[in-house]
Amino acid sequence: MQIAENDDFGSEEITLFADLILPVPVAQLFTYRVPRVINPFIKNGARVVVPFGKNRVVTGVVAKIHQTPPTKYQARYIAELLDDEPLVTPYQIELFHWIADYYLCTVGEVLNVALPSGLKITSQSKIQYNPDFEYYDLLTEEEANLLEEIKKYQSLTYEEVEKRVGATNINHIIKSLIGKRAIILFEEVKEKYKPKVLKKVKLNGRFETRENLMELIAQLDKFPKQQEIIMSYVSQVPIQNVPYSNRAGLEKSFFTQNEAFSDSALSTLIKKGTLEEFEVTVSRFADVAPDFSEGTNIHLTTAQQRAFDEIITQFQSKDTVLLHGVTGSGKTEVYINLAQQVLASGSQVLFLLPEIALTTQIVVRLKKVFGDKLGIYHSKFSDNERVEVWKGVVSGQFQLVVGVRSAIFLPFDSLGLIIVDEEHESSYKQYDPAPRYHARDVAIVAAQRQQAKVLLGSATPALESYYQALNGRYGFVQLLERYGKANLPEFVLIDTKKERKSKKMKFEFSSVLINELQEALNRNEQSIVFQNRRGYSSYLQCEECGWIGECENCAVSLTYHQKDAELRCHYCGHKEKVPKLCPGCSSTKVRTVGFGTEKLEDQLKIFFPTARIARMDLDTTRAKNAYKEMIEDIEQGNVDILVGTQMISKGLDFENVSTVGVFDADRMIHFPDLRSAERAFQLITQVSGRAGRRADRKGRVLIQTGNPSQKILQKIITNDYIGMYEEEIKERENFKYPPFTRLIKLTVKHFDQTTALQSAQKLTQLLLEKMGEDRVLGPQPPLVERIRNRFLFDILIKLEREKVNFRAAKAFILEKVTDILTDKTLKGTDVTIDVDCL
DNA sequence: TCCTGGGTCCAA
DNA sequence: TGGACCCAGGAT
Repeated sequence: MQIAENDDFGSEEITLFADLILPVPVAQLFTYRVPRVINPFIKNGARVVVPFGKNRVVTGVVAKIHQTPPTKYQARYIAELLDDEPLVTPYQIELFHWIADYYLCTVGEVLNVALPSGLKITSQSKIQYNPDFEYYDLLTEEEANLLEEIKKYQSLTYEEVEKRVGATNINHIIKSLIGKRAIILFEEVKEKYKPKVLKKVKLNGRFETRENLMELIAQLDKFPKQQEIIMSYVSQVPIQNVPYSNRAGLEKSFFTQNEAFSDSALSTLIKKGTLEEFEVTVSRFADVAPDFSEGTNIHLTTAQQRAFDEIITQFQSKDTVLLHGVTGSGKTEVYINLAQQVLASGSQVLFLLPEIALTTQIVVRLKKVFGDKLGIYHSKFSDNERVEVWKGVVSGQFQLVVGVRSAIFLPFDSLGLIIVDEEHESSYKQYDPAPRYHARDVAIVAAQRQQAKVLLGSATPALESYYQALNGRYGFVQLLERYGKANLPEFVLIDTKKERKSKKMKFEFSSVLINELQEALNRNEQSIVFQNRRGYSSYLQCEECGWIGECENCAVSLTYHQKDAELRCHYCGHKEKVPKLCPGCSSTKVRTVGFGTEKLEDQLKIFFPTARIARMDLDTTRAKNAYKEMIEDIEQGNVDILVGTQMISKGLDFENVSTVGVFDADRMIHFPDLRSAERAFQLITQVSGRAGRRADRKGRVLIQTGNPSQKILQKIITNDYIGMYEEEIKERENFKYPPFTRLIKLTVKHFDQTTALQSAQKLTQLLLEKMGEDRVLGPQPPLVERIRNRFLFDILIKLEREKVNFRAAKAFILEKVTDILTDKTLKGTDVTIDVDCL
């Protein structure tokens, strides 16, 4: 830290205070006094270390610096400043506050999801020997013994102390040692981020001249192993022709990982100084090199160009534009051109995608165009990788970031454009830990604050977005022509009831579908089979007594996974072995009911024994690169039939896929949820979009259903988005659902069912007093009424957009929820608040 | 009498 | 959230 002389801050005299965000779930900032020596250096967004409570030390982020001393208490001093440059930008602090405020959570919680854990401000207590301690006479024998143990280690947690010493009940000794200042309690605050370093070796500079090098080699005649190493170094590094190349050296692993070289000879050379060892910091993303061979200017078709121009025009009067483009219309090219234009103007671009692993193909294309400027932010990335993207955005290395919903929290300072692709996707909404935010909505707010524009793109927009586009709040651009004149696929509805009657069904497959798959195989084309349920079958049931395998923690049936002969709960992850006999009546007639991807895969292997069949779902893609490898396999034509869950519905682009089979459409349509029809439309349209992406042949989509005359299916097969929209929006209006209202869902949880219900009822009562029966619905048990042993009750609050003051209503709700949480007769009750829960 | 577990409160 | 502090009840 350099001390500025003559800075005009006038720092020496002023007393500053800092309001800090601390990692505690308390909805307030904490004011600390800034020591004068760091006055010139402290900045909003920097991390600091502060004492908190009696014996604790925590890290926090500076949210505000001011000169107003607190009146009700004495501010304590900040202990240490961790960052010279702010880690969090002022823009981010504002955005975090907005999110906390809007979604009813604490800023600390927002910070928790926003920061990669390598930068996070955690607080895990550790104890450490106090090196300044000298009053040994004050210690009891017990204390002295324990202190000796603790001295041996750098630092220990409470549990570690117990383990090392092999005794329990030592907390009181630790406590008294702390009291006597023999040991100190501290929170781990050091940065966990480790840059990736590469160990390299280079030849001592002396040998860069030809004569010296020859002489060295001659000298090593007596040490053939060492000579061999030098010779291969010279052959790898063209030191004689390009002397400069020696500076870059050669990776040490080149020698250590090749058995032909002797490790001891290498270390001797290093010890003698003939070779010098050094380390370089490398980016974890260095392996994907930019490829300009295709040129950066992607040529747009006439239709794409028109959409592009319209978007630019609309941006002049609107901050948000919705691009409605059918599947395969080439929205990506439009995005890329827009991004290039924004980047050229010097602004940053954020490109949001749902679950990025699912769209590696897009990432590869972006990487080709944008090269090193592109940062990738993804949930499967390690923490260090995320910290690198974070720092890359701060340093300006990444002008463009493609990422999942949490990428919205990155420290941009001059955003020009946010693209939200597949904006209708539900994975943009975070459900479980707070903040329960929607990345698309946060993107719109974030853009406003940076004077940036937002482009929402989808083949099947969310009803809310389409509504805003029609009523003029958003700009609206359509791209209704497939890229390269490819046709939209042809749809066939297969009546499974009829087929079953005439005994044409083979297991879950209709004869029509089997024939089409066979024909596709004959033509050497690829097929996709879609079933939005993983595992082997839905559940196990006993034919004799009706027993069904259920989770012991949640109110759901267990899914049968044949591969591991296991029953698994898809809610809490509970696993158990498949029982040999029915646990209810010891009968052997336990059968599987329903079907998932695993079962379809098995059946396909029976129908088409020679076909190459692959399955893509959560179970087969857990490993970091499994997804990527599978995609490459399909691209190279090593797969004939791909079975998968919704994972295969998004953004994949395989030219050779001609046939798509859709199973269980009825379950999607009749799922008891307000959005089921909209979701079914979106999902089936998205999957069908995988078919027939070539101009020279038409794809076929076969949908198996028990009732082909359902309205929504007709809309799907005629690709009638607008028809679907009109139907659904009418319902929304009738029943007062978004976009005509805003919904807030309160979930009341308790281990005891009666108390859960009591709490929920009491909360409902409190809310009804002011809000009225039209606005408060419930309490009712949700679809899955018990999760991880806790009973749930939902209360749904509907607020009209015009009539209700949203802020005031939320404040009221928060107040009543707090009443319940602090009610002593309802101990153990937990309530979560989900704003805009749909 | 000491120890432990549970509950409550509070942090600047 | 974590920890300090207090109280009650069990082990010693």
